[in-house]
Amino acid sequence: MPPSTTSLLVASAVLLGHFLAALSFHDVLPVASDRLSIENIFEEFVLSKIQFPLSLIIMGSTKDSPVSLDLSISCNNPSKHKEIRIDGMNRMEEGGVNRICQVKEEIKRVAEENKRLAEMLATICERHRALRAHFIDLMNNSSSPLTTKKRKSEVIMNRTEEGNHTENPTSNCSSEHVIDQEAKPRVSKLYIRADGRVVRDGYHWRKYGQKVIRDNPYPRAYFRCSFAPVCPVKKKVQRCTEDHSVLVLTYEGEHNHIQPSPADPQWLGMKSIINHK
DNA sequence: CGTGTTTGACCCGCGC
DNA sequence: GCGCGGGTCAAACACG
Repeated sequence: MPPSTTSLLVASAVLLGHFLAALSFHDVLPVASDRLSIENIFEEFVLSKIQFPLSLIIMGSTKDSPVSLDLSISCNNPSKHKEIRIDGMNRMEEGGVNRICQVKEEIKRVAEENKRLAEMLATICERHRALRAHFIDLMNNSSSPLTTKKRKSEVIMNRTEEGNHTENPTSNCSSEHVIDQEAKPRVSKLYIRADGRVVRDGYHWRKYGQKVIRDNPYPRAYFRCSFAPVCPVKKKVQRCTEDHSVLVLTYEGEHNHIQPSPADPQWLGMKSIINHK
C-alpha cells in the first residue's frame, strides 16, 4: 500500500475518531433532523479540524453512503503541486493491480464502516430525543412527597422571601408559582448495577454526610453538586438491601449549569429510571 | 495549603 | 411531650 494512501486511511480514521469523541464529550448528541444531517455535521467537523497542509476534499455524499470520503490530496505549495487521486488506473505504474484492488477494498470497507457508524449515530440521536421527551414528560407530570418533609427553617426562609417578593403586587402569582416549584424539587430515582466500579454521571459531587439507615446494613451517602450553592441538586447513594451490587441513586432537583465532564459510556446503558416524582 | 471525606453532634418532622 | 429516624452541619482528618 502506498504511503500516501496509508496516511489517508489513518487520517480519515483519526478524524472519525475525533468526531465520535467530540460527540460523546458534548453529551447531547446533535439531532439529525430539520437542517443538519449526520453527514453535514461530520463535514463541518472535518473542515473545522483540518489544519495540516493537506486539503481533504469531501465529495457530495449519496444516499447509499451518508458519510463517504472521496479523498484527494494536494500540497499547499503551488510550485510542488502534485495531486494524488485514489483511482486505480492512475496508480498502475507505481504498484500492481492487486495492491490497487486492496486499497479500493480498504476504502470501500472504511466507507461502509463510516456508513454503519453514521446509521448508529442517527439511531442514537433518535433514541436520545425520544428518551429526552419522555424524561421531560415524566418530570412535568410528577409531584414529590419527599419534599413535604421540609425543614422548618427552610420554610420560614421561603416565607420570608415570599414576603420580600410581594413588594410588587402584580407579581404575586408568579412569585408564588416560583416558590411552589422551589418547594417541590424534582426527584428521580435510579437503580444502577455498579459491580464495584465507579460510574461517573458527568457531574462533580461533594459528599456532605453519611447515615446508617434503618433496615439497611449499607450506609446512605449524601452528596451535593460541587457547584453549590449555585446548583441546588443533591444526590443520595445507597446500596440495595436485596442486591448489594445495585446502587440506588436518588437525585433531587435540577442542574442549572452545563455538565462539566462527559458521563461514562456505560452510564446510559446501565441506568434505568424506575421512578420519577 | 487547598480540597474533599469522615463522623459525631445536632436539627427537625412525625408518630405515639 | 417524648423518642425515633432521616437529613444536615461542621470540625477534624486525609490526601495530593
